[in-house]
Amino acid sequence: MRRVHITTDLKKIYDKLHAGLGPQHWWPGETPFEVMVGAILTQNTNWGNVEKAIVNLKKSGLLKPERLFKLPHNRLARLIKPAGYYNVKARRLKNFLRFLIGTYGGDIRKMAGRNTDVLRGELLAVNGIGRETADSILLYALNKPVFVVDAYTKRILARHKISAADADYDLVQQIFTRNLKKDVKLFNEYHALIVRVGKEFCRKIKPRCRICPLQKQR
DNA sequence: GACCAGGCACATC
DNA sequence: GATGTGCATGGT
Repeated sequence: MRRVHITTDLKKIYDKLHAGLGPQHWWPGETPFEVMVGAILTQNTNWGNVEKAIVNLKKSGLLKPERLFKLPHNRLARLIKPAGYYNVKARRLKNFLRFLIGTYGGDIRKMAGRNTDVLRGELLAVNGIGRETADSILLYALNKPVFVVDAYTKRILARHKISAADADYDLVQQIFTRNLKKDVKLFNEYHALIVRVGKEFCRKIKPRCRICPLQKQR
């Protein structure tokens, strides 16, 4: 498929989603730091469960880099328990905090000032932060124009025959970034809409749904 | 009771 | 490089 068609298709999908569902106001989090924590906690986990964990951290007044980092593993694990994988995630949070504090003194504005590609490499070097988590942090916490890919995104492109079903993360990401304007607002909204529609329609109503903007109607 | 959710690292081949 | 597995909760 030629580039111009992909661009057109991607725009069509976006317009349809946006017209049907409206702006999603992502990421649901009050501060960039909260977004970062949420990005790690939501790995393979329902967002509702993550919210419970974040509420626990907030109520304890621990949603700050230094305080969270100082917390003993068992206490941290107990607080984030609702988010599942709590031992793994406690370790991953600590790894991230060690990086944030060690490299940027816990200063997120300082972190945001770093070159995006360099920063992405630094994040990926943290054990427990993979591509989706790194890109979520870059886009939703730091407002960098990075497209976030997830399982839904792959399914959508596959369904529209834009990419193969088993296309890997980097390829899918490139399809978006090379065919759309590198725009933070657009990337933000697009990924959020994909998640929203994936949740609400893709599984429940199948195989054909007239509301579902993901069904290619030609 | 099965299945799923906004992944990731690690072991093994 | 590809494939399989552990990690765990709470909602449907």
